[in-house]
Amino acid sequence: MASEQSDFLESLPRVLRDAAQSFEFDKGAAIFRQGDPVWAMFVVLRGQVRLCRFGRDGEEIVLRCARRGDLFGEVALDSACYQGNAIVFEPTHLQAYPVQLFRDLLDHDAVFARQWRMLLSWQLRKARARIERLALKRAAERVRHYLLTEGSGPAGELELAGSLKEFARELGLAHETLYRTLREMESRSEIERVGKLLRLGRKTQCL
Amino acid sequence: MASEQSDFLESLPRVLRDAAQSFEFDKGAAIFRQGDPVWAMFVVLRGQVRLCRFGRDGEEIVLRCARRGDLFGEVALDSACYQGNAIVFEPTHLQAYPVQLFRDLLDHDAVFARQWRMLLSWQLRKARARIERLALKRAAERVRHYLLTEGSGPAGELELAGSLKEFARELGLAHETLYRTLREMESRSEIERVGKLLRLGRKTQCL
DNA sequence: CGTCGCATTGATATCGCTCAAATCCGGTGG
DNA sequence: CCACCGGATTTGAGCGATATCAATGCGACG
Repeated sequence: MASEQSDFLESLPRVLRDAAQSFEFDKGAAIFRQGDPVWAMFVVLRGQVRLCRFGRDGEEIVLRCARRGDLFGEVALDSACYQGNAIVFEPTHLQAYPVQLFRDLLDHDAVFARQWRMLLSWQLRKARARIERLALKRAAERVRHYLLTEGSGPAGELELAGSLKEFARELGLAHETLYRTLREMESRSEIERVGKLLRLGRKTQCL
Repeated sequence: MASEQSDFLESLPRVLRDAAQSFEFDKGAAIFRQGDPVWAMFVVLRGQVRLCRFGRDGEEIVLRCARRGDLFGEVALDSACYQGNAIVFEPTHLQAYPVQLFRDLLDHDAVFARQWRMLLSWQLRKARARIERLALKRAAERVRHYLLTEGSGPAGELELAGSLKEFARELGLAHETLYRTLREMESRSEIERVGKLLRLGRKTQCL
């Protein structure tokens, strides 16, 4: 997916690769739940996993959506228990890396430790960008912000990874609102849409 | 402030403490701006610094508010440039730690590196909790979530650090809305207010 | 072919934002 | 000591953007 993350995963030490266990999960399965003891970090090879919490009324609050190439469970590295739920959203193949091995490596392998650090910084930046986005009040502003921060190139080009419904959740909007907003933005030439490709129009302004 | 952070700051290696420079800033000063080359990490000794970005219309989007005991600039450790603006909100005394020294230490001091890692994880968890909060639609839900995640004890007790106006910004609400919401929650016995102290009422439910 | 989930559109309700104004409070200077 | 000022706090009124509910079409898949 993103460069920092794939760089990290491609250069995993051999000892970690060798210790990885492979798993298959069906839709709806819980890889871990809030409060479960931490035993592994995971990398998605195929499928989709939602890191989420559940509100009082049982509504799902998606904190993150891990797809092919994504690592998850990383915030729990130095914790005893997982802080959220990992729910399989479509049939998923993933690899589990024992957490103890991770901890040992981090204490003894300086290069690996450095890469891990950069990964965390990168995720922190992404999380803060999302906070910044959710603080915007208008739906169109959120879309524009997303394209500018997550899109590639000066025109903020972006190939949507999933459905518009998922995109709406990422933006903190009702999916109906996103449909309407995209339509209006397109009619105002603020964006262009070609299938799953989104791009900013001529008005590519700062921030 | 929070335990993980103060733990970290109290156990800073001597070589870092010795290299720290002290600064005083007046309200409105920019400690660094988006795009400035990274030269230091900062710790607030007194005052308040807002980590923010500016929207198209010049409106301030507060990403974080650093007060006494808080570290900031940390996400830029492995970057060439700062990612946002650090604006002094009230007269501030702070200490600057040269970034190169930080980087050297992280590569050679395993204990320090471990503490740094835990600090980043902790901040990542906090950032994601805030995302979760901003994804809630109702103002009262955001307040409740804040008390449950940031407050202490099972009753979610919380001493507000700043003004209600600042609290409103943290929650992504207009301050008027927050005033009204708090009043209604109090009248419904969902919370109790004693000056700057907030506490959940009897209905202390999960999440 | 039937079902399921996504995409889309319409109608309506609602919550939070905006604008406006009054009060309070702490600090500051005369 | 008092007048004044800026900022926080509060409350009111009205509006508007988004959520919600509802219905339909469409494509994938078994």
